[in-house]
Amino acid sequence: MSIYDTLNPQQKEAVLHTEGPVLILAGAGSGKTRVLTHRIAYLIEEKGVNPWNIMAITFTNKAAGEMRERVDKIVGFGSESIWVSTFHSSCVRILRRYIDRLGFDHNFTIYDTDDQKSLMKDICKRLQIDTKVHKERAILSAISSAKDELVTPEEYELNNMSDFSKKKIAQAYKEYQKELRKNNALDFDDLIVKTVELFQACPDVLDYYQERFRYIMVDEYQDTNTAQFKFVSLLASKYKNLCVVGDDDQSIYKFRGANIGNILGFEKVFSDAKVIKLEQNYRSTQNILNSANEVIHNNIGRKEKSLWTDNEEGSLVHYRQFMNAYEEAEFIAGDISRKVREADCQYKDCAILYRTNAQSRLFEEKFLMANIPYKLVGGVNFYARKEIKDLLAYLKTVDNARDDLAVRRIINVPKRGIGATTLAKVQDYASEHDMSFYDALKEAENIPTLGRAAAKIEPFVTFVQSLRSKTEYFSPSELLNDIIEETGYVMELKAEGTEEADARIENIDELITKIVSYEEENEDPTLSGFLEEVALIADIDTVDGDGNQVLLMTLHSAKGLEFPYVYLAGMEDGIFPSYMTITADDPAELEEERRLCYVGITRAMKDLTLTCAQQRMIRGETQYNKPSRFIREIPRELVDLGRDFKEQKIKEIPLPNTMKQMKQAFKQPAFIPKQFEVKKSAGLSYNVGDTVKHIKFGVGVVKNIVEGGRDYEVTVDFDKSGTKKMFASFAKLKKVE
DNA sequence: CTCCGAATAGTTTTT
DNA sequence: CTATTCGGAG
Repeated sequence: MSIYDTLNPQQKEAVLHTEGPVLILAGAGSGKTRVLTHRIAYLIEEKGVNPWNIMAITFTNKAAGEMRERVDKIVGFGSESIWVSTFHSSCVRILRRYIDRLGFDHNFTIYDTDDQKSLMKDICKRLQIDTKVHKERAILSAISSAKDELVTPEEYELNNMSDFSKKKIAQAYKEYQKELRKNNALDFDDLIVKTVELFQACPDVLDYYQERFRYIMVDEYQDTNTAQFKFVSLLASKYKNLCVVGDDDQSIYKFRGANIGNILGFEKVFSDAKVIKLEQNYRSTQNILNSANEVIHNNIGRKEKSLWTDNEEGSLVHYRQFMNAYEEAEFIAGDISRKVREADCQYKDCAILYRTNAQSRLFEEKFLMANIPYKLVGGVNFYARKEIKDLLAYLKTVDNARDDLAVRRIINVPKRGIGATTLAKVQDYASEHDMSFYDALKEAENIPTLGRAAAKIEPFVTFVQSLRSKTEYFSPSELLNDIIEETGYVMELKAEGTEEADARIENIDELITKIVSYEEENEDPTLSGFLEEVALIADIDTVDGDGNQVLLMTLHSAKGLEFPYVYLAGMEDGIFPSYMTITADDPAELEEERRLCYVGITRAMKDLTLTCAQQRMIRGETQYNKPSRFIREIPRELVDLGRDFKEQKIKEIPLPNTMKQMKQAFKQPAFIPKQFEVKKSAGLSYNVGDTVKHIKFGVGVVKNIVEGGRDYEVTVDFDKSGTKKMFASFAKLKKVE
């Protein structure tokens, strides 16, 4: 029996169909990674394809790493020469080799969002664009969208001649590209765009890579944008062995330019494409899968498919509503502790998913108090922290002499008495003589307007020059240590002695660890290489399965992952779906949110809990939200509303001290609005099937409980008065034993 | 030039 | 609520 016999018929077909274009529509949890890895193994072992000729593109470095690991396990040897990487790292690798053809240096810098913003700020000042009217962020996102669609500055301008504000953006776009080139830098989007440009401008380079990558596979294909599609189709246009895997129901990156047309129109572009659907889900219980199916069914623009599973029915989907976000977080923390204590699961089996990063704070707080180990994914990127960016800017300055942005960042860190006016004078001189900022610094004594300030610049230049001369025989980590030493960066922080400063020192230590481990993992470690790795790291990449801790992350980050126990928190209209999408007049936006919800639900293997809060602090203001409309889309019979009886059961269990304390601290909300008071204090002490007593109608049996906006609508079949519907807060029903 | 406090604007989602 | 920006004093 071969390893391919363990696959189901559709999976097997996808693995064996190696020649020509293939579109695999893989539902959530249908084993697509398994198909991809087996397909690679099959190509190598059965088809005799050289591993060197195989390319697999994933969405994150983490996914790439896992894929390689799994291929390693089933392929005896040669797996290390397969290209398994993300779009961005693939492109960087190609550009590092050939970007001189486009007039850049090989050691170009990659600009992150912060860098982009400061560059754009400069440009706006220079072009006299009022940032009150055109915000830097908005301009940058317009540019980014243009790049996603492979629209050049010139084309953008031509397309928007009549629109005044877009003409401004066109101007900024042009200038922005010019600045990037001057700084020998590329932004994220450029990595793809420039590679496509390279392929189009240099047929020999394209041909080289076409020959090299005869078999190409793309994961998470539904999230590719136009530029990425172009990149892949150029590469595949010679041998046409392109296999893409995706699920239109999991397309959640439209805001970032993902073009769903890439997946829906694949058969049109590649007319002889083989289409295979994977519809058996191996991940979730029936109840979870059915909930997901029902929710996604409300979307109109989708390829109909029916996901099914052989798995057991499993427990119901839990739904809990709370007064506020504190109680929500408290419940989840308590629920997880209980499960762990009762040995149902380990911390690492649990994940909390939410819509926005800001929601993580409360969970962190509660988890700290409850002594639950957790790992936060996302939020402020490690490499975006000030101290890290400062030190990296030093390294960038050393690495790429033309990166003005990096030089300007560090010229006065630590304080050297060089201020804005001095910088402006140097900049003027640089522009006048058409040289880089740093080159102008080197000639500081020749700049007449500077006066005394020139003396302050000199030591800085000497310092950088000495660092540069060391690159020959110093490793990156030695260089970093040197920088820390010479600038006294850590020393200064130590002197501060605050908690915050200590945290920064810790971060710097972590950076040192990272650079050392980079050197250990790579045969030929270079400064450029390290900076590149750092620039392309995603939050999720740093997550490993080693630690036994609860994972906290956004729904977006959770794509492609699975957990036995999943909590979807903040299920409220206005949070999820977000306020923006509810008020937008484009129903497609709501559909994207629904797909996000689908992604969230299908992350769960065994157990899913949905929670929401009636009031929540957002930006210092209290908001009152209705339960998410997505909740209502799950059939009632699949949901456990877990009233009284279950909640009491939870409370009976002795709580650890920390939990008691935290209960105490958050027991009393500062302010409870009147309309909720009734419901909060009363709760519902009865469930469907219970016998209750009404002050006027007498005794009856509860037939149904329906959740309304701020109250429960209860249907009771009374012995004497017949069936009545009433609101729980007014009816004052009492349970009869 | 630097430091500090006050004012102000802002939040989806990310490679 | 919080991160960033701005303005004025030293």
